[in-house]
Order: sequence, then structure tokens, then C-alpha cells
Amino acid sequence: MDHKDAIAATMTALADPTRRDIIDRLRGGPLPVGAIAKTMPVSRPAVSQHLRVLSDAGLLSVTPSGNRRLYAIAPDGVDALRQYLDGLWDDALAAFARAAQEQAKGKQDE
Amino acid sequence: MDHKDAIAATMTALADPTRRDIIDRLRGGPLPVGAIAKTMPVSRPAVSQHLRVLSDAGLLSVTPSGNRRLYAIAPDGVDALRQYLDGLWDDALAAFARAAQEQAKGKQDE
DNA sequence: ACTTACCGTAAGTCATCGCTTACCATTTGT
DNA sequence: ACAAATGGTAAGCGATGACTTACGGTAAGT
Repeated sequence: MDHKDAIAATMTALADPTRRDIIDRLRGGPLPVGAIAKTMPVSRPAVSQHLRVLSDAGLLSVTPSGNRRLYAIAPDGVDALRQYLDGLWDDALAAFARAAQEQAKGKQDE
Repeated sequence: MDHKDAIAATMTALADPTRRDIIDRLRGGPLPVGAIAKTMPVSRPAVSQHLRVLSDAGLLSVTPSGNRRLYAIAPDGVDALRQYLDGLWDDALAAFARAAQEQAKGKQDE
């Protein structure tokens, strides 16, 4: 499945604290690169590289506006991760319930 | 906020593909270390180290059972990430709607 | 008691990643 | 046309991390 690669890219993109910081700055709406970098402890090229990773993961959308480039959070990319976690959540609860039921019956292992 | 550190740990834990593989093996229910390592391309100590990271992140629970140690997915740890993504999702949609409305009005930047 | 199975930890190696300083392209302002 | 602003890319460096082999420690089998 190639949507598994998408999950992988999205996960590694969000794994970095600096990139999560960038995401937080964009929660209020789209911003150009310079505005993001100005409020961050790293250099502008570093921010540019992070924006690249986030865009490739599908978490951000880019809108060139004249001289600048506006970055915004892409809801679709976030939703992909949400679905992955929802599936994980369902399986975890099911396994949990099954284990509890088996223990109640008194049979513990193979 | 210290629950931000929890998010960070959970993210970095799930960022590694091998660790996501381990998580997938545990979807059907708890398993001992050896059973996990036997179906994986890496050594058993490597699996042990990954299990450590996942446990520290709150994604796994450990249940010593005699000689072996049973690892299982912890629903609470998964839920923490779900909440983070839900918040991100909400903000993304709100920013999206606001941008669309502003564009409809014809005013684009400051 | 001895041996076997199961598992965590230590030390060391190699690749990956995030950051910086340069540099270049494109667009806006005068 | 020239100068300033905006931002993506290249090269190089230092740190983090994932993996291996080797070892120690506890529980189960004979």
C-alpha cells in the first residue's frame, strides 16, 4: 500500500519538535517563510528545509503570492494520520476487551 | 505543559518504521519479546530497545508473566496523540474557513 | 544442581538528520 | 536599470539514533 508511505512521511515530519513549532505558528492561518523564521530560534534556511519536509508529507500547502510564498496547514494531510490512529485505537480496545474476557474465563496463555 | 513532552515522546516513538511494525504485530493482542523478534528482520535486542522506547512513550504496557514479558498496546497512549491531532484538525479547518471568507470579501493581505 | 530458554543492558559502529553559512534566482520598489 | 527584499538550494559539520555482538540475570525444565 502506498498510503503507508504517506503515513510514514507524515509521522517523521511531525516527529521533529521544530517542525511541530512551525505547525503551531500556522494554526492561526497562512504565513510567509520570513514571518515564521522571525519568531523562531533557528535560521530562515532551516525553516525553509522544514517547510519542504512538511509539504512533501502533505501536511502543508503552498500558495505563491507575488514575492512571497504562503504556507498553510493542509487538513487532508492531518486527516490521514487521524485515520491511522483511529484504526490503531480500535484494535487496541478490541485486544484489550478480548484479553479481559479471556482472563475472566480463566485461560491465560496458549 | 508537560503533556507536550508526552506528545513529543509519542511522536518520535511512532516515527520509526520498525517500531510501527512492532505496533502492528501487537494489534491482535499481547505478545512476548521473542515472538515479536522472530517475525522481524532485526535482532531481538533491537526489538527490546524499541519496546523500551514505546513503553516510555506510554504506547505499550508490560505484563511480566513468569519467564516472559507480555507487551500490549496501551489505549491511553494512543488517545493522547489522537487528541493532539484532533486539535490540529480543528485549527486547520477554522483557518481554512477564515481564509476562504477573507478571499470572498476581496481583501488579501495587510 | 545443572542446563536451557527468555530478556534486558552495555559498548561500539555507521547512517541519518538538523543546523549553519554561503550562494543564486525571482520579484518588488525607486 | 539598479537596489533591496524574499526565499529556495548546496556543501559541510556535529549530534542523534538504530543496529550489531557480547554479556548478565532470572525463571522453567530435567
